Amino acid sequence: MLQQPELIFDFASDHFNSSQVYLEYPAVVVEQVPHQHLLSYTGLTDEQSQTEDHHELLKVEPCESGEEETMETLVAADSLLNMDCVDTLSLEQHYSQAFLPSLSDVITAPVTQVTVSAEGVVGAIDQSQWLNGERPAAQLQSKKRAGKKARHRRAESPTPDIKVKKDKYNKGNTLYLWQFLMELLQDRQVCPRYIKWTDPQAGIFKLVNSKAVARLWGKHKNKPDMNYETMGRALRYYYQRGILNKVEGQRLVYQFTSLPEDMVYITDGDCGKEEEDDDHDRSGNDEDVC
DNA sequence: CCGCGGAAAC
DNA sequence: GGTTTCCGCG
Repeated sequence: MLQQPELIFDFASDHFNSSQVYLEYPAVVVEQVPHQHLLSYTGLTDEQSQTEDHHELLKVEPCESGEEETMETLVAADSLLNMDCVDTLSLEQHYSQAFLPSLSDVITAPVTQVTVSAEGVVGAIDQSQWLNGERPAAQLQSKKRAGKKARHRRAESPTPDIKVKKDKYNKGNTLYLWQFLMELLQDRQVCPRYIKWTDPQAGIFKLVNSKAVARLWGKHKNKPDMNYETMGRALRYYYQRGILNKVEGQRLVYQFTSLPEDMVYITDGDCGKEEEDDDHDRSGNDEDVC
C-alpha cells in the first residue's frame, strides 16, 4: 500500500549509475548555476533545490474540463515534466542515443496499444536503452555502463550539494526537442490534451494544441517568446536529420522515424486505464485523467 | 493558421 | 550543434 521512499531513491540512483558517471564526486561545486530550475533538470539536485514556485505548481488539478490551455496547467505540466518527480527523471534516461532500426520493424512486432515501461517499477532498470539501429543516427553509442560502480548516497543532507555533470551526452538539462516531445507524449498531463498519438505504432503524433506545446517547449528552454512558428522550424530541421517526418495533408501531424524501446503510449481510448504489467499494489496516487 | 526551407544569430 | 529568430513564399 505504501511505497517506501528508499526504494524510489534506490531506483533513481541505481538508474543514474547505469548510464551516468558524474555522481562519483563527493560534493564538489563545479560551478554555480544561476537558475535553479535549470539545475534541477540535471536530476541530481532535485529534491532539495525545488523552487517555491514549483511546489505550488506541482499540485496539479487532475483534470480541468476546460479546453482552454490555462497558464497554470501548462506550467504545472512543465514542472511535472522536467523535474520534481522521480518518474520523469528516469524518463530522461531513456533518451540515450540509440534508435530503433526502423519503424517498420516495430510495427511487425506484436506490439499492443499499451507498452509497459520501466518507470516507477523498481527493478526494471536495465531497459533504459533504445534499440540500436542504423539510422543516420547522428549519435552513436558504444557502451555506456562500463564497470563504473558509483554508489550514491541519497540522504536528506541539509546542505544542498550542487553537482554539474560533464557527460558527453545530454549536458545539463539538454533535452532535445524531439526528446521533449516524447516526454510530452508520455505525460498524461498533456498527452491527450495538447499532444497525442494518432498512430502510436507508426510514431505519428499530432500537436493538438500547437500553441500550448510550443509554450511548454519555450518554458523548458527558457525562451519565453517561443511559439509554434519557431518551434516548427526546429521541427522541420529534423526532416533532414532523419528524426522526424511530416505527415503531409494533416496539419500539425508529424512522425518519428524511430521510437524508443520502452515508450509508454497514451492513447485516447486508454484514458482511465493504467498500463501495468504486474499487479503490484498501486500506491494511492492514482488519479485518472479525463 | 500551417508549412516550407534559406540565412544568420545564438 | 541544436536550435532560435526572421523572412518570403505557398
